[in-house]
Parts: sequence; C-alpha cells; structure tokens
Amino acid sequence: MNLKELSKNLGLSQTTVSRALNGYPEVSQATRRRVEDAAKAFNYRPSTRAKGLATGQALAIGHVIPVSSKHEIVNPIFGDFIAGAGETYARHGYEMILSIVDDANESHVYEGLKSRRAVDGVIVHGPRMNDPRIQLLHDLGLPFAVHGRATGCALPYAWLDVNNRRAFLRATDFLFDLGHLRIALINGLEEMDFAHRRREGYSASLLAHDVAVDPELMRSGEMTEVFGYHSTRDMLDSDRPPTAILCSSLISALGVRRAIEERGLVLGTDVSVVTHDDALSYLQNGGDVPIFTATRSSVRDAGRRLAEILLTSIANPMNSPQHELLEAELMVGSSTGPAPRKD
Amino acid sequence: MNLKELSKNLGLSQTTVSRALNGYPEVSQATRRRVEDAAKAFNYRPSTRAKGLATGQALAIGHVIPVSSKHEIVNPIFGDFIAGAGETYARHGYEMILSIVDDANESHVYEGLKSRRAVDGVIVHGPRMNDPRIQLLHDLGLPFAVHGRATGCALPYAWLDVNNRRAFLRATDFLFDLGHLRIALINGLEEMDFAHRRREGYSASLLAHDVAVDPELMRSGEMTEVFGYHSTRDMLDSDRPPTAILCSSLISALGVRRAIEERGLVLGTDVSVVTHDDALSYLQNGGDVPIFTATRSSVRDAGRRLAEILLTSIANPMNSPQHELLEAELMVGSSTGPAPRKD
DNA sequence: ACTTCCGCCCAAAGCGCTTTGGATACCTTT
DNA sequence: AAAGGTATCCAAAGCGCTTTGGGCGGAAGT
Repeated sequence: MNLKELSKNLGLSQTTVSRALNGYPEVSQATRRRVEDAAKAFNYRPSTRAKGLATGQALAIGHVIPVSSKHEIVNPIFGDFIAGAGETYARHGYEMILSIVDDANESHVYEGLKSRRAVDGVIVHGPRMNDPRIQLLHDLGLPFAVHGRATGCALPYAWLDVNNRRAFLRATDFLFDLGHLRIALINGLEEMDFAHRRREGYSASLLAHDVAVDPELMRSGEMTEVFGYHSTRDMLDSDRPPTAILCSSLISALGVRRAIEERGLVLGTDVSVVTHDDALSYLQNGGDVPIFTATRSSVRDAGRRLAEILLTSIANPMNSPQHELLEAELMVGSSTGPAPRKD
Repeated sequence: MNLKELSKNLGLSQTTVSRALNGYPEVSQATRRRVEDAAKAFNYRPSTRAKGLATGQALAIGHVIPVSSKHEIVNPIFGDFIAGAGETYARHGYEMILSIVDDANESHVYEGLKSRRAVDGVIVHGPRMNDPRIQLLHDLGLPFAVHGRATGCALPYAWLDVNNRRAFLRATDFLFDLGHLRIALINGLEEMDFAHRRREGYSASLLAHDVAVDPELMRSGEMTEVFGYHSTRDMLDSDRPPTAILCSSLISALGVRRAIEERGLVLGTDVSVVTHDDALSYLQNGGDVPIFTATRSSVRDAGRRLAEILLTSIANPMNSPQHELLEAELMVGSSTGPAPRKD
C-alpha cells in the first residue's frame, strides 16, 4: 500500500492524506480521523526512502563501530550502549544504522555516510586522544556526538562522558584510606582517551599521597579477561607485589580475581581490587551485595542520553554543542579491605 | 555533489554517467574512465535513498535485537555476531540497520520494516521454540534468515545453527568417560531453542549411560555470571552435589568457577566443568591452553556466514532456503579431570 | 448585495536516482 | 550505394513521498 493507492481509496488527494497523517492543520478533524483509520486498516506506513528523498532527511543515525585491526576486538560495552541509544531512536522515529569497520578505514566510512546521505548524524565510539575523527566530521559538516571525549581536540563538539578522572581519583584515595601503598593500575589501551583520564586520576591520587608512580604497577591493553589475568599474575609474582589493584573493566577484573585466587590469595583480604563497572546487563557485579568494589556508571543510560543529545543538536543546528559529564558512584563491595600488615 | 551536477560537469547525460558508474556495457571505455575519475575527484556517491527509490531495493538488512522485557538483558554474543555480519554486508554494499525492541513489540517492528520498505531482509536473533516470528515473516513476504533454529516450525526457512545437540551430547559423554556420574546442566532459558537442543543432547547421553535425569541438577535462566554462580552454589550445597557441570556460556562458567573456588574446591579436580564457548573477542577462553574444557564455535564466523546466506537468498528468491549446521569442536582444557573417588 | 476571509482541499513540481525507448553516427555487408 | 549492424549516447518517465501555490465554496463584515 502506498500513498497514491491510499488516497485513491479514500477519494482524497495525496496532499490531503499526507497532511492528515503528518499533523498539518489544514485538514478537518473529520477527514483526519477518516485518513488515520484507513491508514491503520491498510497498515500503511510511508516509505522511509521516499520520505527521506522528499524531505532531505535520512531519519537515521549512524554508529561506526571500530574494530581494532590488531586485536579484532569488539568492545563489550557496545551492546548495552546501543540498546540504550536504540530506545531513544525508537521514541523519535529514527533508525540506527551500524557500520563495523576496522580502524584503518574509518574516515572513508564517515565520508561515505555523508556523501550517500545515509544518515543525519553519527555517534563516535571509542574516542582516542587527539582523535582525528572529530576534525574530520566537523569538516564534513556531519552532525555528531562523542561517547567520551578526545583530549587535545580544540573544536567544540557534543559529548557525554563519565568523569573518569574523578572516579579513579576517588577509587585510589579509597585504597589509600584502607592503608594500601602499592596500588596497581590495570588500564585500557593507552591511546584511548578514557584510559588516559583514568590514569590521570590514579596518578593525581598517588601524588597527593606522596607515593611515586611505579611503572611496574601500570599495565595497559585490550580489556579482556585474559589481560587482567596475565597482568595480575605477573605483578603478583614480582619482588614487590601490589596489595591493591585498580582495574578498568569488570571483565578484566574477573581475570584479576582468577590470578589472585590461583596464587592462593584471598580477594579483599590479601589483595584488594577496585574496578570500573559499566553495568552491563549480562555481567552484573554480583547481586544485592556487589562482589567488586567498583566505580559504577551505566553505559546503557549513557547511550540513551547521548542519542538524545545528538538528536537535539540535529534539530537545532545553530545551538552550541551540549555536554554531559556523569559522575560514577563508588560502590563498596567485598573485594576491598585493609592493607595486609607486614609481618 | 549529485548525479545531475556531475553529468553537467562532464558534459554527459545522467543516463550515461549512471551507466558508466554501474558497469553497464553501453558506455565506451574512454568515457567510463573519464566518469569514474570525475566521480572520485568530486567524491561522488549516489544517494542511497534515491537509488533505493528508483530500484525498489533498500540495500539494507535489518537486525531486530530482542531485549527481554523481564530481564532487560542484551545478549552478549550480539556484538561479535554483528561484527561478523557487518563484514559481509560491507563487502556486498549493504547497510545494516538495527532495531532494539522488547520482545512484546517484536512483530510490530517486522511489520514496520516491511511496510516502510526499510530493508531487503532481516536476520532473526534468538529463536525460541515454535517461534511465531518465522510464520509472521513468511506471511509478510520479507526475506529472512535465522541465527539458530525454531523447533516446531514446519515452514522451510534459511538458518545457520551450531549442532547444539551433538555438542552437548559429546560433552556429556566426555564427562562420563572421565567417570563422572552426577553431571549438572546450567542452561539458558528453557524457551530458547538452543537451550532445548542442548538439554536434549545432555539427556540423550544420560540415557545412553543409564543415568536418570535429576531435575535438581538442571537449571535454566538468563546466562549471566551471577546465574552461573547461584546455580552452582545451590547445587554444591545440596545433599548430593554434582561432580561435573555442563554450562551453556562462558560468562556463566565464570560464575560457576567462582562458586566452586569459594567453596574451597578445585576446578578440574573436585568439580569438572565443560562450557560452551562462543569465541567472543573480549572473552577468550584462556590463552594457548584453554582454561575451560569447551565446545567451541565462533559466533562471529556465524554472523559472516548467515549474512551470506541471507544475501544469496535475496538475490535468488526462487531457490529453496539454505541451511548450515556447524559442528562445535570439543577443546579440552584444565577444567576437567577424572571424577573424584569416594572415600 | 458585494467583497473579504477562512477553512478545506487539490494539481503539480521536485527530491536524486534508474531505466525504457529511442536517436545518431559510424562501420560492415552485399 | 543502399541496407543493416553496432557502438554510444540521450530525453523523459517513474519510484513514493512532501510541499508550493493556488482554487472553491460558505460564513462574516460593511
């Protein structure tokens, strides 16, 4: 069923039917009702493509998911983020279109989305330091919003981020308060902006407590379970093992725990662990009592809100870009305890 | 830059430019080259929408991701599956459009995709037993392919599945060979087709070994870490605890391990565990030596191939639907060992 | 009674592409 | 030299919608 058929069926012009359906005022209540009923009855829905052609809008938002060409890893937070964003899009009648692309070709994908007029805007995932994408998108004139931030980019742009620095500062302070002095950091890849900020928070706390930064206690890599395991194992086997570990993801934290328990040590007694928790739906941090002490911030919620930010910036192109900085909450679980005494 | 401008620029008609770009023979080599060069120079790409309108194709595939309204859980395998499918789409010039929807509204979404002509076909995720979606899609005349199968659906349809029954049959046999007699099954939600098939394989092995099925040893639920933990804890605390556990996902297996170790038991010695492993990029089963003995099948590869199946079925609508049944490989890790002797 | 205005509706153009049905020039045949 | 191919190219229609620029009748104003 298309517009022409529907209007023929109703004995009305396409104009009137279109207007009735889109809520324009120059249609009488009676006809509007009649049209709406018929549309429902025939299960009529305007073709997205035709509508898009006529209006110049795509009614779609692009998500370009970088898959690191080295590691072939899809960010595990991605599913939940998308779920959140999808809620917003559904409410506003937008589609979400996804491109999976290895990070080498990324710029081509953005150019393609723009020149094919496939989307009205894009969400930038996994920003790195000085990320070239934001300059590129700016030059392309393609509206965008960033999940995270890109340190070093001077241009104003819309973003939503967790206060990673503050979260890791507080977490480290918390460990100091428990008496820990050798605190390790198992972080994401150095080039990622969030990892950089977390390290800053960590370093700032060390500095404030007059503790020197020990490179032996800092690891960074793709945040897999295995990475957490290996890093922890190596550090525990060293001469001066840490008594506490700060970890950038719950998945790696599982590996951290494995290494700790494999050594016969007890989590929260011999070694304390604090992790960041993205509140992934399939990986909750325990039940009522959190297992891990964690800095927590829902990535699904971030998806919902960042999508909202992007849509409003598309609707009001002249406004200056919005930001939102979410504070992570520090949830104390059973993975932390006082630093073990030296005997 | 659009076709009209480009052709004006070249002093050619839109027809010729369009044909040159789309590989039609009625264009001389010389002009084709000229056109291609100009297109590259101006960074011209045909508008997807206009092209779609003219051809009647959408050049897009829909993925409808059900988020269980009860549990609000996004299937963790989803990211990797999408990454695989995305590779295929990119190669064939298709876009991927995603709808996140709670399972109550699912049918509306499919109808919407169809009537808005937004996609050329869809991938069905997470099929349940007697899944009504396959009948619905069949009636709508929307091409589709299923990731998994739907027991009880009589219609022929395209699918790709792991041989779940065989995998779990072999895994259970393997545990029997090690001398285990009390083997537990921690499975996905009962209504999911894959869970049903895995249970069948498990039961068949028990039957073949003259062991009665004990409902106390069978759990099913959303496959989270916490679910694996709780199920294992409860079973280990019972009068007749299992000596081996079969688990439907690596994530739950992490919870299984936690419960085992929390009881002071040793994985692979006191309790053996075999899990299914979807080979998720961020959750590898150990490094060179697998941690868990596992039935393994890459879900990313499944995505790649199922997308291929769908695209060929769209290209050849008259052919009967293709299937592909993947065999999982049984990888022996360190989570299994001989059944402990009764002293 | 005559204009004015308003409420309701319509015909047609246009969005950017593909595709049909020629047209034109240049070769080959016979 | 006339007829028939062949290789290139083009004008225009059409895909399904929105939107511009009226048209038409009846109520209100004078």
